[in-house]
Amino acid sequence: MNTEDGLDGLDVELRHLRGFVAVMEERSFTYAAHRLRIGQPALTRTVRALEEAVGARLLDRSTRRVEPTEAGRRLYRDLGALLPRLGEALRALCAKATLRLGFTWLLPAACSSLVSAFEAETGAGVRLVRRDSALAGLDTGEADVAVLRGDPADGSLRVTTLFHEPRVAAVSRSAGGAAAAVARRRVMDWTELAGLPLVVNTVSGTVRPEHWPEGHRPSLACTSGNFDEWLEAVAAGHGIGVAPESVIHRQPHPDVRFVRLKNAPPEAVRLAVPARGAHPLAAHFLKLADRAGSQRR
Amino acid sequence: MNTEDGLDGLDVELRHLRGFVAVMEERSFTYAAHRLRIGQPALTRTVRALEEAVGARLLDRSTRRVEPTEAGRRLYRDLGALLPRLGEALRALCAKATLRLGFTWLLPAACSSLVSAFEAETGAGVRLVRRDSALAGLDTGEADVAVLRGDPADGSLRVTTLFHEPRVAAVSRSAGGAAAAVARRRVMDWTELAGLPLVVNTVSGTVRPEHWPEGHRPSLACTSGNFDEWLEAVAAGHGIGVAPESVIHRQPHPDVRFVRLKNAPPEAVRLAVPARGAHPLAAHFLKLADRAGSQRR
DNA sequence: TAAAAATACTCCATAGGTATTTTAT
DNA sequence: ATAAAATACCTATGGAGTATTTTTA
Repeated sequence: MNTEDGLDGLDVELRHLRGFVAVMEERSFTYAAHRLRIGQPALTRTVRALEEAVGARLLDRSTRRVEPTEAGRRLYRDLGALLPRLGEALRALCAKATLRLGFTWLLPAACSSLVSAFEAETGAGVRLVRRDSALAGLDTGEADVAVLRGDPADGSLRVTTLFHEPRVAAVSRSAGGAAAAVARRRVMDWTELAGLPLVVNTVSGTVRPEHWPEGHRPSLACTSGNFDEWLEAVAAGHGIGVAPESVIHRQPHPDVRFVRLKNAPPEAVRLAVPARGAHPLAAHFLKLADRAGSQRR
Repeated sequence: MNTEDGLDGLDVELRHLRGFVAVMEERSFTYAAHRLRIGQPALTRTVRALEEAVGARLLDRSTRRVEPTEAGRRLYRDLGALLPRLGEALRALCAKATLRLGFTWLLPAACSSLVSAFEAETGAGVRLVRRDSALAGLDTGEADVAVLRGDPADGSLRVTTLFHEPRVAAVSRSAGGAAAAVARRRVMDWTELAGLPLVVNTVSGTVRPEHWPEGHRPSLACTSGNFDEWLEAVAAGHGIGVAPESVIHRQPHPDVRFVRLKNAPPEAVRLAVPARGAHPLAAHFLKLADRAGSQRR
């Protein structure tokens, strides 16, 4: 068990080395400080701290010129080989850093700008993964962050709410029976769905008969396991669907009409990350989302 | 002009890397923290900060086991090659770090313990250099710190006082004339030297006729350029000398008697370093001396 | 005298400590 | 049930900023 890495007692940090290197290359504390985006006094102190830690003068300086001592030249030479390699090792990790953003359907439009802002800020990449499961792959480890609709009701998640979205009903244009009447409406009330046949997406859907008050519920027409099945079931006239309104523009279907729903409880759209063991960039992503969200308000 | 060392945007410091390496090797945050002499929570945060900076999870951890991810293994492998070399480069400087302690004569006994304490604390070496000049080689760059007696009166020095030492008169046992009377005394008053012939060390000495009040001064018998000349001049009976009392034990001479001097102004013994461009360890040396000094009181 | 490094001070960010909670076996 | 990692909260060190002084070519 290697218990020594050779730099134990030394109060040296990369900031010291980077400061020293900058002065060596600029031959000036003022310019080097500028390059490092710190003040000249701070850099003076940093270099002095390095010299004290190392016990040797590295730079001979007057107000007119800065010149390396022999020790300074040696150190610079050594660092010239080491720091770039250290940078490579770290950047290699950054480069392949990828955050997988899970979703089930209807990835909100706001996400694209969020994703590009995140990529710009961190240099990491974002991969969008659709998984037809309640947690959009978060639980299986296929996603690091997930866009979830409705209430996850899973304690092992850290969640932030993006926004709430109104709901619409979806009906087949060629529907028969009670549904046929719905297909002719432009707007209807949430309560009017009572007794009508409902197509339920049991995996990634957010609406079930239980969401209506006892005795005034739609009936369960049929179930589906993902968004596409759900849409086709509605189109085929197996029943009425309920979905967030963005479906109108994102997933139009020639056989399906959408009807605005008044008084429908809005659907929450949330970002979730595992409460534990999350991807290191996940927290960053949530924070960014929160900032963007609060700016809107 | 190399303006990139490859680790610019990264908020990574050696403390992060050292923390990560420790956990990799101990396979435990608790033990690794112990090894680093910090608390476990601090280490947890340090590793997480590294993961966030780098954008990748490095260690998969549960309460029972800590295991590196693929990225963690790669980073550890890379660091295994780099950190030791970095340590070497820095230690190479420390190893040859040497502080030159200048003195003119009668290096105080307290200095030996000070020197060894300093060497133990810093790992640097101390070389003692005697130079027969007023600043004991400080001015010529032959010494980094100097033990000075009396008042340097040189504004370009940073000075700390070690202690004050009583003075004694030195007389040849075979002196003739007025001096012969002195040679028989065990103690005499500072003022009694008025009119007597004085041997003056003009380079590193601290006593001259001017130190007595006008009209009550010793006469200038002869001058010398260093301690040994001064002592031999006294031994030869060329005149009376005045010196700090430690000369009695440190430099006895068969032909010289020492006579205690009452009411003599004590001689200051000081450490001095150049006010500017001092050796990086010099400040440390002075601080140590001050601490040792204040403990005595 | 002008340009640059070195001080003096002030402030705040953050590394680290202690106490506690959570979690996995 | 237990041991270990994670969180919460607090404190204090020291890194950095602004203003000023000192120095040398």
